[in-house]
This record gives sequence, structure tokens and C-alpha cells, in this order.
Amino acid sequence: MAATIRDVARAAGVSPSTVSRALSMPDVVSPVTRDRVHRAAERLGYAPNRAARGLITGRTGNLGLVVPDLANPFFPEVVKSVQARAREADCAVLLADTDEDAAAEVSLARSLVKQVDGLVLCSPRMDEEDLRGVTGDVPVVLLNRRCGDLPAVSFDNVDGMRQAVAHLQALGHRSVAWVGGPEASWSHGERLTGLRTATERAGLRLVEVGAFPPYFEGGVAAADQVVASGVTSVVAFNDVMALGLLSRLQTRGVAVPDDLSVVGVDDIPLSGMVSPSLTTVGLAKERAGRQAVDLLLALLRDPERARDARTRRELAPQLLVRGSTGVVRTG
Amino acid sequence: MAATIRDVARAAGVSPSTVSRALSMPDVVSPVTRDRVHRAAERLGYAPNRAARGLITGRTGNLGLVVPDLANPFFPEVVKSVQARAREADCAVLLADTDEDAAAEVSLARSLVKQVDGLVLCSPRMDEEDLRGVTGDVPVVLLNRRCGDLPAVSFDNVDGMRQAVAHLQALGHRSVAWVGGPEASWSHGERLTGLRTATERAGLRLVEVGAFPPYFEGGVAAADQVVASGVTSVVAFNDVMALGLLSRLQTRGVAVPDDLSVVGVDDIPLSGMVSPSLTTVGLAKERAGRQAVDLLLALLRDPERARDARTRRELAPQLLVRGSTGVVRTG
DNA sequence: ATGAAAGCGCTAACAA
DNA sequence: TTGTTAGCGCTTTCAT
Repeated sequence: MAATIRDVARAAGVSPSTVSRALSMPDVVSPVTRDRVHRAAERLGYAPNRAARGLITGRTGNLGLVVPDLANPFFPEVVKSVQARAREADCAVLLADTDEDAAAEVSLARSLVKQVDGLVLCSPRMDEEDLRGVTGDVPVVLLNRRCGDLPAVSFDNVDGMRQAVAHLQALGHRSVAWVGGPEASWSHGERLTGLRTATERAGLRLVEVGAFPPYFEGGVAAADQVVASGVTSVVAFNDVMALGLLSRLQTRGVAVPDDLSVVGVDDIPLSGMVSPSLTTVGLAKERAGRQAVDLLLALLRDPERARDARTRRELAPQLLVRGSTGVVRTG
Repeated sequence: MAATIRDVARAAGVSPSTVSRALSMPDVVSPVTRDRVHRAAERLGYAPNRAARGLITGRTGNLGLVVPDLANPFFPEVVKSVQARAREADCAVLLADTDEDAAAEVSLARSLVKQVDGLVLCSPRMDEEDLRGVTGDVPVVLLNRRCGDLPAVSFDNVDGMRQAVAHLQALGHRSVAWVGGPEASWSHGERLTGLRTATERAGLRLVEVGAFPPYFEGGVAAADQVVASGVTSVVAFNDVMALGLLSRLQTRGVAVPDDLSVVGVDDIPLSGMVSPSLTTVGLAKERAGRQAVDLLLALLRDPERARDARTRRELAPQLLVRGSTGVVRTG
């Protein structure tokens, strides 16, 4: 059995409460006893039982993280950084994958609520009502989504699309296709809005294709419609779909970027590894994950801050120009 | 505040222990009171406090999962299936990513031990001594590694290599290069052993190149040595490295599979998405994750089984022949 | 500065 | 079948 606080107390010749204080409020006990306690604790390999502590403090020391689909390369990077930052703060991470199922998302979040101090909901698919329902019970930070004044770390999708269009325009393109993903997704709406605005301003023709599932197969399925539309460039909802596009285009004998320029969103690691490599709107996933945890920890310290404007952070995307975009073929 | 067992007891007009029984040992209470308790619990939205329960039962209802690097596409699939299976068993999953650092792995595993009923260590990099140290405190299942008679779910890497060599030999290849990954890795040793045996039996020339880091860049770095060795085929430690190879080979103007056939291991999703698609030794990651959890749950029920032979399971790999391998060029 | 005592929410003996 | 009691390991009043 693991050593308890009473074992340490006995070994150090003090009371359990003194041990507790020596460990969690070191400046309240005399230096002498503090040292004695620390030594005894170390010798016994004592580590406090978090469950017992949580029972009385109401804090578990755990954070919950909910993601739609770990198989999408966007999410592992987020999870990785959330986990890393949480660990720095001595918090464990409870992970839940919802398989893109909004209902499962709600129930998973609900069940996590009881075991964590706070929740990071990454790209949640649930509707606003459910979102606010979950938010009532425990501090929640949204990642890659906005919902009113709820604490959130998001990306400026509109600006990302602006960058993409500026790039395509500079290459001489006069038309763009949009390959849509899940229409219920917040980021999907933002990206489409951004693309509409940017193309209109730039005087480009926009063709909207989709919705398609946000997977490789979705991109494959969209490719022929894109080709048929006669555009010279295409922006996909995300990189995974863009890779599907690339694949099908190659099968069809459509050269990228000579016949068609392709842009994705996310900057998943893979997008730099394929050939031609994929031009993409890069999102700072790692930074976002860390900031989400930071926000959550701040909220834990000071719950009143929840409505503070500083609890909403928006990260700037950065266009990464790679092989899949090129100047439009003339003649 | 959330409802406690006493609130339910009061509402149902029974004692707290009856509530406890009605909920966790339904057949021990009379149908009438059971219904009354259930209704009261439902009405109050009662959910037991797992920490409090754990304090007395010694069970947390949590599983720990430690992985080396979520950025390697091999692992998200494992994590996903572990999480899914754990949830079916009403267990939450505490996830830790060690960033390929053996020391971090030990300390993360140690710190998780106190908060979980059992641990799944996926592809652990720590040495055997540390492994056994962790194992002492809590049931542990190894995934993608063997260590003596410790409970484990692993892949038959030797047979995987046999399949790969048989395939290459059938295509007319007489020589193979091995692009090595992390030499401390268990699966690396197994694969190399299997490859040596298989090539010797088949009378193929084997050239060993590496060690390289198990990333895309590692494969990129290895490519030129492979070309210089004059082989007609190459097997990489994993798919991510094989993709690096593919990339560099294309840059060099070496045609795959015409000039060189390439085989990877893992069957990461990406390997079917690139062009040419990657022939690979497929590993049933999802099945492995589920089985690891099953094993752990069985161990939790009956700790004595730990030394039982049935606690070691080996899954058969399956070669997936795709575009990156072809008949050897004659002349 | 330290100790004694109470109690967080729950379950498991033991009685009845 | 049900209730009473005790206590899991810890923190936190309240005394001293």
C-alpha cells in the first residue's frame, strides 16, 4: 500500500494536519518541522491521494479534452499541446473522442464534467444550446469555435481565406471553387463567409461545391465537380479533403498546379510530405492548445473572469505557399 | 451543487446505503424500493461521485494510456480504439504523450499510477527494469512491445517481414535495404531480426542502413544511402519513414516502383493517400487497442491471471500491396 | 505554530 | 431486505 499522510505524520513525529500544511502551505509551518516533514515524506515515497484531496477541496486536478476525431491529423497536434501544457500545470488530461457525433459529444462532455476541474471542447459539433448546457456546470474553453461570449481560442478563418484569395489572385486566377465540408461546423461557416467576401472584393468567380464529409474520400468525391466547373483554382475546407482532391485529380490526369491550383486549410504535417506539396492556410494548433489550457487555468483561479473580453482569443492564420498552387496557365 | 447520495436517500425515504445498493447491486434490494430509489435519483439528476467511491473501493474507474508521440499517425488510431473500448466499459482515459522521451515516460507512468486502475503502455521506450518497476504498482498491459511474461498485445513483426520479403522475392528482387529506426525500440529489433532471417532463407542480399529518427525526415535522410547501395528494393522501419524515402527519391529522380520498390510498416492512413501509394505491412491497430483494454479489464477482475499465458496476445500483420512495389526491372 | 476533531461522498461490515 | 456505523485519505476550522 502507498504511504498516507498519517504514515508521514508518525514518521516525522507531528500531526497529520501539520504534514498537510507543510506540503501545501509551506510558509505557515516552522522551517524546522517543515524540513522534517519533507524528509519523512520523501523517505516514504509519499504522494498525496488526489481523490481524497478532491473530495474536500472540490478540485480533481484533471482537465477534460473532447475532440471530434483523432484520426483527422489536425487533432493529434492539438491534443499533444494541450496535454503538454496541462502537465506543466500538474494536471492530468482525460481524453474523449466523439467520432464526429454531436450527440456522443454532449454525453461525453457531460460525463467528464464530474471528474474534471475544467473542459476544453475542441471543434465541438454540438449546437449552441447544448454547449451552454455543458458550460453551466464547469469552466469550459472552446477551441476552434466561437459561441457568444464563452471563453474561446479560435482562428481568424475570415482572414485566412482573405490570404488564400490574395495569393490566388496574384497568380492570375479569376475563378475559385470551394469544396465544402460539414455545414454544421462553425469553422466551415466562417471559411465560406470569408471566401465569399474575399472573392467578391477581388472580383473572382466563386463556385461552391459540396457538402462533402471532411475526410480524404470527401475530397476524392468532390474533384470531378470541381473540374467540371471550369475553375482554375480550388480551396478545400481542410487539408485532408485537399489531399483527396489531389489524388483524384492525378487519376483524372489533371495536372496540379499547371491545370488547377489547390489550397487546403490546417497545415497538417502530411501536407508538406506529399508531391506536389500542398499550399495551405496554416493554423497554429500547438499555440491554440496551450492557450486554451492557459485560459482554463485562469478561469479556475478566478471564475468571475468568464465574461471578460480577454477570455476570447483569436489566432492569426498564415498562408503557407507550396507546390500545389502556381500561376494560371495562359492560352 | 450536485445531488449526493443522501439527497436521494431523503427523497426516496430510505437510507443512503439502500440507495448505494439499489444503484450498484440492484438485485439485492426489493423491486419496490429499487424503483423508488431509481426514480428519485433520476429526478434529482444524481450521479455518484467517482472520487468518493474510489476512496473506499480503491477503484477510480480510470485507465491510463501512455504513448510516445501522438504526431506519429500510428498512435492516434490506437488511442482512438483504446478510448472507445474503455468508454464502453464506462472507464475514462487519462492520456499522456511522452514525446519519445524514455525518462519522461517513466515519470508520467508513475504519476498516472495513482489515479488509474490500470495502465496501457503503448510502444514504451523505457528499459525493462523501469517497465517492471511500473508494473509492480498497478495492472499494466503492454501494447506493441513484449517484455518477458508481462501482459501484452503485440504484432508478429517477424512474420510481417517474412511476408514483405516473400512479396519482393516474387517480384524478382534479389536485394533489399533496411532503413533502421530507433534501435532501442522493441519492434525495431523484431523487424530487423525477421528481415535478416527472411532474406537469408530467400537468398536475398540485405543492406542495413541507419539508424535514423523514426520521422519523415529520417526517411529523407536515408534515401541517398539506399540508392548508393544499389539495391532494387527497400523496407523502412515504418510508414512515416517510407514516405520520407518516397519524397527524396522523387526529388532525386529515382522512379518508384520502376527503379526501386519501397515497403513500409504500420499502414497509417496516409499510406493509401499518396502517389504512388505505399505497400506496407499492415498492423491491426484498432484491434490491438481494444484487446489491450479487454486484457486490462480482465486483469482488474482477476489479478491472479497476470502470469497466465492468455495475457499475451500476438496479432498477425497483413501485407498490403500497393503502388510502391513492382517487378524488378530486367536489363 | 501546532494539534484535535469534523467531515467531504461514498461503500462495506455488521446488526436488526 | 434494510438501517446503522465506521472509515477510505485528506483538508480545514477551531482550539490551544
